[in-house]
Amino acid sequence: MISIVIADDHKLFRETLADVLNANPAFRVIAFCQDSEEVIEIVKTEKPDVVLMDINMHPFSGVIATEKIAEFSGAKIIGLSMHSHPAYAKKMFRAGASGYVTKNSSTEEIFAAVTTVAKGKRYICSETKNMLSEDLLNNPNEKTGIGLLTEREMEVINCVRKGLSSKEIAGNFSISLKTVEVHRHNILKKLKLKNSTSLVNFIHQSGFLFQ
Amino acid sequence: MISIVIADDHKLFRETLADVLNANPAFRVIAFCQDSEEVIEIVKTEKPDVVLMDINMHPFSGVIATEKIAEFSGAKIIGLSMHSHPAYAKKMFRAGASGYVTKNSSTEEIFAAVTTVAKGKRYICSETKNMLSEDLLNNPNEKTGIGLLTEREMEVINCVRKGLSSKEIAGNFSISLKTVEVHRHNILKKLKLKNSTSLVNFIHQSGFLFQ
DNA sequence: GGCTTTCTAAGTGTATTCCCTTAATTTTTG
DNA sequence: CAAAAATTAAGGGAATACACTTAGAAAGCC
Repeated sequence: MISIVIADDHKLFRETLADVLNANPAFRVIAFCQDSEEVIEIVKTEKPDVVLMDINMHPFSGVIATEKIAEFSGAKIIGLSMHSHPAYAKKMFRAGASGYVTKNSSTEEIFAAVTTVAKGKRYICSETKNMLSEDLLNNPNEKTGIGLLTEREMEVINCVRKGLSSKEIAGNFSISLKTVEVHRHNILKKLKLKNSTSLVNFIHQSGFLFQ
Repeated sequence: MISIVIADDHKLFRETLADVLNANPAFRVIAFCQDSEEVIEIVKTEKPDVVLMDINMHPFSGVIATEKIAEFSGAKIIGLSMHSHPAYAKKMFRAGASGYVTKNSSTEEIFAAVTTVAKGKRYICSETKNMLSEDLLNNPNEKTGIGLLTEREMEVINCVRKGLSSKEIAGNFSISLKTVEVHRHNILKKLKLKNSTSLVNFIHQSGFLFQ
């Protein structure tokens, strides 16, 4: 019997997912979490075998929560995301996750992911696998994409989406206005976008909010 | 026995929700739809009693799909959304929906919503009800918010988020550049935002994408 | 019929973004 | 240690966004 904790900010999703998992005698959902602070406490007290971790959570992302849990716990973490892009899976594995499954997967695939990581192996859902091979086939030499963004660039994006001007961002980080302008220019170039509004649109649609 | 169609772009969500609904002998999920074009065809052929309709869908929103279905079918439609803001519920009811439930509701609330609308009554989830009363208590005279946006302003927002410049938007709608600038200025004023990047961030966080 | 809202448009000025080039310093990686 | 990547910074210029004001025409409402 594999004990499971589900962390997702939408009650209906975590409840229905728990019902479906509990219907299978091999699994038992022992707790829910609705935010990223709660999940860390719950893993400490409940010591589950597997954590199903949504990436988009508050107050900090599932990636950060995964990093923190990996420090003190041996629980296997499976990243859950609305998006299939390999860059997100990469970030989750780097943070210490053992599996990655999109919300576009079937219930069977969730079952397979949970049993696989519980055995100590790693798991990637078929949708993300397909995206990986597509990326390789279409853009073998491509030097663009979310995966190429640096830490500083991500911080800048996070300020831009909140409506801060380049001058305000410069003040925030105590760097020159010109430096911020370079960062913004490089971000647009890497993501092949033409201005900041399409950038904010892109990072929301990609589902990868930093912080 | 109430027959139900589920329309949601995330397979895992619609599958788990269907399993939970089917576990209750009063309901039977007869079909799934993964996009807004499909749901219209399915309602035509399957003639369900109730449609659970996600608002965020492609290629057009659940609001548009609701309008189209209401024209030819007597099926009761329940809006499903990640967000509790009353403005979204209002749009759905205006489009012809009979119920509105957030994805933060419990499974019991979905059950109640389905049985209520099947009887010909209307239903609003408790979370949205609370938001309604909070709005009334906090901002009795407030003249801002998404509900105040006009049709044209929403069209402009949709162009802005895609990265179009004011000049390009003017060309799109065959109106003057100056008119577009006025629209953008009025949008920012109504939503109390200071620039277009925070606008794009806001409309994504609010979960109310037009089109 | 008058009132309100919406959509339209123009003027004028300032602030900000975005493009392009060059380059030094630090950090990371092989 | 050498090479590559990341972060920092500057100058100059074109395009765009944003603030604030005024105002006419059309549609809808009491």
